[in-house]
Amino acid sequence: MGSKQRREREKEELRQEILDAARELFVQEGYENVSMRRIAEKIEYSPTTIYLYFDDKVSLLYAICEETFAKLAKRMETIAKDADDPVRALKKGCRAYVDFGLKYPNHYKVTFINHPEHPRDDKRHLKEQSMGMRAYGNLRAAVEACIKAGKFRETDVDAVTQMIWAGGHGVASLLITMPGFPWVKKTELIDLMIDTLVDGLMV
Amino acid sequence: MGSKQRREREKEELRQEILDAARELFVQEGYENVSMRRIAEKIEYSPTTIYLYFDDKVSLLYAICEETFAKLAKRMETIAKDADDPVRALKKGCRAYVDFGLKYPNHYKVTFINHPEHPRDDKRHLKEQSMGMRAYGNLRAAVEACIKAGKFRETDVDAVTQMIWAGGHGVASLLITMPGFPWVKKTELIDLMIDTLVDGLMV
DNA sequence: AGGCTATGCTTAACGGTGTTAAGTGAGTTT
DNA sequence: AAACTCACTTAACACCGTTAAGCATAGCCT
Repeated sequence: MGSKQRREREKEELRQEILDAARELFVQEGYENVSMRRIAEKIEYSPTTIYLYFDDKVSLLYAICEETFAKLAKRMETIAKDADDPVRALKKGCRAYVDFGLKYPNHYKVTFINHPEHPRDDKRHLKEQSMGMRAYGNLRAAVEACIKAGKFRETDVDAVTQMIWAGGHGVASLLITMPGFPWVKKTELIDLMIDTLVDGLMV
Repeated sequence: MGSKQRREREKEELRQEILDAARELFVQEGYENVSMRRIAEKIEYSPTTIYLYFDDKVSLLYAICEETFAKLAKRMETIAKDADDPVRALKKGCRAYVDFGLKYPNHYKVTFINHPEHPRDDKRHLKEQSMGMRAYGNLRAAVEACIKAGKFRETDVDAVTQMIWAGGHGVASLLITMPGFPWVKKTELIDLMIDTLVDGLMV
C-alpha cells in the first residue's frame, strides 16, 4: 500500500517545482514584477494550485529566503572555520556578506531593505528575523574574536558588530537599489569600506 | 484679461495639492500601499485628473523626492558654510545626513530605501538623479576639501565620498527599517561609524 | 462491482491596481 | 449665437492577489 507515500512524494515534488519556478522568476525579474499567474504558467498549473501549497505570495518568498539565508550562514561559517587571523576572517566575512547581497539582490531586498511587513502575522515575521539574527550572530562572533585577540581599540562587541554590519549593508543596499548611480568600481568601494572600517578599529 | 494667469495659477495650485496629498499618503503608508484612487479621493478629484498633471505614479514619487533632496541639500550647504576645519565639517555633514534620515524616516524611506526603479525612461531618471547628485555633490565637496587639505590617505574623491555615504546610509536605513532590533544607543552607533570612517581615512 | 468520499486541481469570480480613451460641460473666442 | 478650448469625469482595459465553488478521479468500504 505505497500509494499514499507516492502521492505524498508527488506533492512534495510539486511544492519544490513551484519553489523553483518562483525563485527563478523572482531572481530574474524581481518579486514585485512577478505575478502568481506567471509562476503558475511556468509550472503549467492553474494559478490557484499554488495556494494549495503556500499561503500567499509573500510566503513563497519567505520560503525561498530561508533557503538562501541558510546558504549565507553556511558560507560565513566555513569562512570562520579556517580562521588563521581573526581580523582577516572578519574582513572575509564582510566581503562574503556584501557579495551575497549583490548575488541575490532580490532576496536581499526583501529581507533587509524592503521588509514587506506582513500585517499582524507575527510568526512568519519572527522566523524571518531569526534568520537575519543567525547571520548577525556569525558576524558578531568574528568581531568578538578580534576583540578577544586584543586587535581592536573599541571593545563594545555589539556596537562594533552593528557598525560593520551597517557599513556592509550600506554598500550593498545602495548598489542594489540605485543601479543607475555613477558608482566607482564595486569591488573598490566594498574593499575601501571594509578596510577603512576594520583597519580604523585596530589599535 | 488676467483670467489666463488665474487659470494658470489655479493649475499650479492643484498640482501642489496633488503633490501634498501624495506625499502625506506615501509618508504615512508607503509608496506601494497607496493607490492613485486614494490620492484622488483625498483631493476630491477623479483619479484620472492626476494624469493631467503627472505622467504616472512613479513620477509623483520623483517629484516628491526632488523636494526632499532639496531640503537635505540646503541643510548640508549651511553646514558647509561655517567650515572651520574640513574634517570637522565633513563629520558634521555626515551627522546631519543621518539625523535627517532619522528625523524624517518616511521621507528617507521613500527617497533612499524604497526607491522604485523606473523602467527604461531615461529622461526622468536622469533628472531625479541630478537632484540626488546635488546632495551627493555637497558631500563630495566636503570630502574634496579634506583631501586637498592633505588630511586623507586615500585620494579618490568619489570612492571616499561613496563609502562615507554608504556608511551613513547603512546606519540610517537599518535604524529606520528594523526598529525592533536590539540596537546599541543610536548616537553611539552613528558616532562610531562616522569617527571610524573619517579617522580611519586620515593620514 | 457499485456507491461514497476524499483529494487535487480547475473555472469563475471578487475587489482591487495603474492607466487610457472617450465623453461632458462650462468658459472663452469669434 | 455658434464654435472652439480645455479642465475634468466616466467607462473601460488588462492586469493583480486571493477566495469560493465545481469537477473529475482515485481509493476505500460494503
